[in-house]
Order: sequence, then structure tokens, then C-alpha cells
Amino acid sequence: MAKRDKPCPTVDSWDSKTLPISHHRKELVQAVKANPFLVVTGETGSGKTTQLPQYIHKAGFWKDGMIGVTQPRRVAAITVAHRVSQEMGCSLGREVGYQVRFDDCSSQDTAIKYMTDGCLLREILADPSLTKYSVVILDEAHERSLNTDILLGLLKRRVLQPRGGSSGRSTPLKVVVMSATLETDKLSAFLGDCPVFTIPGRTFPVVERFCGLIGPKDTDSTVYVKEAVKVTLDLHTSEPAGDILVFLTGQSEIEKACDMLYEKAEAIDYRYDVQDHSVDGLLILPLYGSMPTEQQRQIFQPPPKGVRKCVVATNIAATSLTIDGIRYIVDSGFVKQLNHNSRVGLDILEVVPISKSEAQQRAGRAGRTSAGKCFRIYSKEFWEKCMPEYTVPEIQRTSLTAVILTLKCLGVHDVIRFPYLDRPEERFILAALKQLYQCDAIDRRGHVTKLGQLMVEFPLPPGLTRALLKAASLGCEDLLLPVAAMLSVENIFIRPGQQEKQQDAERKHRQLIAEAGSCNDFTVLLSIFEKCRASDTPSAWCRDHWIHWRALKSAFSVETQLREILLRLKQQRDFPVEKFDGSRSELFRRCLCAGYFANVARRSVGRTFCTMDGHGSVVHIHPSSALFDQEAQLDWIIFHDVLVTSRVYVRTVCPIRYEWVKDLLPKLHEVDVYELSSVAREEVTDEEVAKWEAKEAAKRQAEGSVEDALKKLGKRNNESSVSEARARYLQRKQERQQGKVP
DNA sequence: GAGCACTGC
Repeated sequence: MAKRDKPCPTVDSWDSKTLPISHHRKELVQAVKANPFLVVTGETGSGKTTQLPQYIHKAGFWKDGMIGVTQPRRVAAITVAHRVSQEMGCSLGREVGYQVRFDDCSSQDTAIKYMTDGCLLREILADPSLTKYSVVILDEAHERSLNTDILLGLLKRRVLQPRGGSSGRSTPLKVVVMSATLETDKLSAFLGDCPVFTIPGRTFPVVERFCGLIGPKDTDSTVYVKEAVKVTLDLHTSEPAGDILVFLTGQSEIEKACDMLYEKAEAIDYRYDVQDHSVDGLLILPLYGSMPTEQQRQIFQPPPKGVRKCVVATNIAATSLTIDGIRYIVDSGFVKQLNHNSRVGLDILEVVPISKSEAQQRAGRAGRTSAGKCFRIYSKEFWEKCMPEYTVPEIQRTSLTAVILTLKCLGVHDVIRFPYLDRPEERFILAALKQLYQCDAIDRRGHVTKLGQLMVEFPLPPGLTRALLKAASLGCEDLLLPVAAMLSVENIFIRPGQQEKQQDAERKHRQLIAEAGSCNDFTVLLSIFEKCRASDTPSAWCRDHWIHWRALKSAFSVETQLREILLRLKQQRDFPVEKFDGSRSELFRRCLCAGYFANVARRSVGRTFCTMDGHGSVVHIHPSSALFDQEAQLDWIIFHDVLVTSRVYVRTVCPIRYEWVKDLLPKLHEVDVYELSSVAREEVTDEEVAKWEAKEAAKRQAEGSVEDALKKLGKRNNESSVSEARARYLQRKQERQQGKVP
């Protein structure tokens, strides 16, 4: 259904006929017609996002299907669709529409559809040949979002190796990849040396200066916050009018920097004239993602006359939000990045130096409306020695579990040789396969199970989905749906900066934990969800309890969506049914065990716990947990996630009984990842067989240290699994030699 | 007894 009465976001008014791209219209259309793949490059302001889809549309491609344009972010998809529908003089949702999660504004008539890359990936799951589309345009490919990278590989395969008549397409799909100038050669080479079309941009020059206050050895955040403040104040007193954007890494730092700016700015003598602009003062505004939306909106208002605006922001200001009037950038050179460590199976959020390309992008934020200046607080030496050329793409530093399951469901059995633009390390892929095997999404041969087919339908991490499906088969999904929703939105607990408020917040949070009535963080989430939903004034309830209303609101929508998916699957598919007699609390926790048994830990020395995943890592319960301070009464626990700061903390914890997981635990050790690797590739080298054997030998030697608790079970079957895999390998090798297998 | 950038389905 088309929704036509939506408020239209304001857009700046380029005349679309004078955009740089308009001179290349004919050649562009010709290039799309002549090539299955095309790379289009051009800086911000070239008009490629808004104009190219219109050119292709007017050239008649819509007769063979929609023109789909993907964006990495929701707001971008929505605002661009608004803009293009205006230019084409139609109402949004008709000829031009958009689709993002929770908001489908497209109809039967839609010929140009803007969407998030995640949405297109979901569509491919339902329709692998994308029969509804004549052209697919992947925009912002240089951002290398996980979904865009997967789409690139899939589209490369579809278009280069069409599968005969089974595709259901009458004409071949055209693929256009749009990117900033940085990686076009690589993209073109990846897509079979396809042509690259370059469109000149429309940005202003930015002068870049190294202040040299941070050298290769300064990684302590207190240093760069202080130096960033200093550079900002120097700039304020010496440069002509124009607003400032300061890039730091996180909320607490930003608040600290703002405090320092307030203090020091007061000490500056403001009777300072530069040319004709008198700079009287400095308006200091923090900006980060978890800030209330209204407060974020203030950022966009122009400052009072004679006052300079200074926005101190996280990376949110690098791509997601554009602030007009910025002429100066202060770049700290650091960013907070979530990296997956497959060796310990943990995600670690860490502060790292940005890449040179990211630094250039930050600088570019000063040149959007006029010439600008960028002050880099670090030295040229830091730039050369500490900053990589490009940011490591998401696919190489994130957990691949969900992605691998998606690929497997799309029939990509060989997930190791899938055409990745940048190949993830093999051990990341193997770790994902292992995890999928452990939660029954794939079998020992690497094929997707019935359960895996159900799991892929849910926009959740596989472990959580497994727990939810267990609950659904036991008829208690009402317990798990809210929990799954709460765990997939941003942190719901507000941590105010002020100390007084902080104490109040903590008191309220403790009260909520007590009211939940059981020492289990998952139950606390369930209780908060239900309390808030039952309240007549949920937003006020949230304010009173220091809970993020925005986060809870999205948890409500996620819960509804998950419930709908579950209902559909129960109707459409053969859904497992199980029975269980026992208390509700036990039922709930047993469901959690089904999904999280890889995150089991056992009480160790003092207040510490020892994980049972084979690494035997020592972990502590995070002080925010309902179970904090109660370690003495605990024996076995499961946890949802890990936070590495001064210690390794587990958060969202639940006490369990050993009996509930004892039959599951052997699974953590029974499967050899090299076996899965061989299955994934359908071929193994002699070297790898040697590796398996060495690994097996090492394992036998190490036995007893980590797996003491498991030993008494006497259920391990490593030997058989490896020897089976080896036998299979030898058989295949023989067949190959005999020429039976190509 | 501590403190989590940003997206997305």
C-alpha cells in the first residue's frame, strides 16, 4: 500500500538539470544497456544517487522490472525517495517508493524503489533471481557495509553464472555499483573488469593541517581529548567565522570535552574581530547516537548571530548526519570500533586510529557548502605509522554466523570460495560454521537443517533464534519474544552524566531488578518490557525509571515483527512441537540454554567463572547484572554477551543447572572445524589432513585441562568424526584420480 | 563495583 500523506523531509534545491551528471546522461544509459555490470563513481554532489535511476527509468528499463537502489542507511533510502518522487512529479509510493524495515512505502506501480541493502538481501532469500527487478543499483559501495559486500558477491554470481532457464527471468539482470572514487579499480576488477564511469563532483577545497599534538605513542584517551579541546579553542580565536565539528569517539569523552570547552571558553576574551565577522562566543553542542532525538535536532539550528557553533560528535556525524555550515573540522584521529575476535569468540569494542580514507572523509565534511579547513590533532608521523590506508571492511572484522547461514540458505554451499570482494579470514568462516553446527542450523555435512531454514527467517543472531524456536516448540514463545526484542535494540538503561542523576538512575534500575522477582537478567528484561507496555503512559514510565523510551519503542515493534514471522512459519511449515513438565522459570531457562549453551560458564575461584567453550576463559559478572554480588550462591551460568574493559565481563546473565546443558556441552567439542572446512570446500589438501592429525594429537594431549568436566560424560566422539571425514577425503581423492569427479 | 561507536533485517 502506498502511503501518500507522509511529511516530506526538506531537501536542498539543486537544479537537477545543471548537475554534473546531466552532461553524461546518454553515455550512462548506453553503458548500462551494453554491460551486465557497470561501476559509476563520483563525489558527493554529482547527483548520481538521484539522477541515474531516473535516466534508467526513462530509457524504458522499467518494462522489464523495477529499478532497485540500495542504501546502507534507512534515512538515506527514505529522503532520497522523497526527493526523486518530487523531481518526477509523482506521489511517494507510486512510481517512486522506498522500503526499509517496518516501513514499506511501495506499490504495484513502483518502478524505482530505494531500499536498505538489508531489505534487498531479504528479498533475495525469497526470490533468488530477483525476478521483479530489471536493474539493481548498489549505492555507497565504498562504505563496505556487510550487506552490500554480500550482495556484491551474490550479484556477481547471478549475473556471471546464470543458471539456465531456472531463473525465471526473461532478460538478464543489470547491475550498477556506485562508489566514491577510492575503490573503483578494485570493484571493476571484481566484476570482470567492467567499465568505470566517472562523474565530476561538486565539493569545495579543504585545507588540511597536522597539528602534531598526538604522536604514535599517545593512545590514552585523556590525551587526545585535551588536545582536541586545545586545537578547538585556538581555532576559535584565530580563524574567521564558520562552525566547527570535532570528532571524538564516545559519549563520556564528548561530555568531558564539552565541559572543558565551557570552562575554558569562558576565560577567552571574546572582543575579537576577524575581518568583518566578530566572534562573540562559542555555542557548544554534544552529539552522539544515544542522545534524545529532540536534543539531536538542536544541532541543526543556526547559532545566534555572532556566535560560532561547535559540535562535538562521534562518527555519527561522518555519514549519518550532515550539518550545514561546517567550515572547520577538528579530527582526533580515533574511532570506537567493534571487532570480532574469533579466537576467543568475543566481540571487543575498542578505540583504534582511523584509516587515512576515513580521515579524508571527515575532512570532506568541511567542504560541503564552502571552502573549509581540517585540523588534525595528530602528527604526520602518526598519519604515516599508525593509520592504515583503508578501514578494514566490516565483513573482515565481524561475526559471520548469520551471514554464513544466509549464504547456505541461498544454496552457496562453498562459503569459503564464495566471491568476496575482501575475503574474511578462513578461521572466521570456520568459527561461524562451528557455531551454526552447534545450534543445529547445519548438519555435519554442512547442509542447512530444517531448523536452519526456520532460523534464517529471523532478523536475530542464530543463538537467540535457537532459544526462541525452542520456546515456540514448547509453546512458551511469550517469554522469549520480548527478550529477543529487548536484546536486539540499543541498551535500554540510561546512564546520565551527572553524578546525582546517576545515583538516582542506579536506584531505579535496582528497584526494577528487585521487582522482576528473580535473579536473572533475562527475566528483568521481560519484566521491564511488560511493565512498560502495560503502563498507560509508557513514555513517562520510562522517564521515571531512567529507561530509554526510544529503545523500548523499537523493542515493541521488533517483538511484533518477530511474532508475525513466527506465526507465518507455524502456519506454512512443519513446525516442531515438544512437551515439558516443570515450572515456568525452569522452562524459560531451559529455552535459553538451547540457544546459549556455547556461553556456559562454571563457578571458579572467588567470584570468577570459567567458560566451557574450550578456551576456559576467566570471566566476571558485570556490576550492572542482577546477579552481581551473588556469585557465592551460583554454580553454572549462561550469558548473552561479553564486555572487555578492565576485566572480561559477562552481561545479561542467567543461573542454570548443570543437568540442563550436560547433554548439549559435548557438542561444543565434538565437531572438528577442519571437517566442516572440507565439507564446505568439497576438497581438502594433503597439508590439511596433516593439520587435522596434528590438531587431534594436540587435543588428546591437552585433554583433561579444559574438558575435565566433560570427561566423565564419556560421550565424546571426535575420533570417529575425524576419521570419517578423512575416509571421505581419501575416497574423493581416489574418485578424482579415476576421473569420476571433474 | 563499572561505563557500550555506528549501521541494518
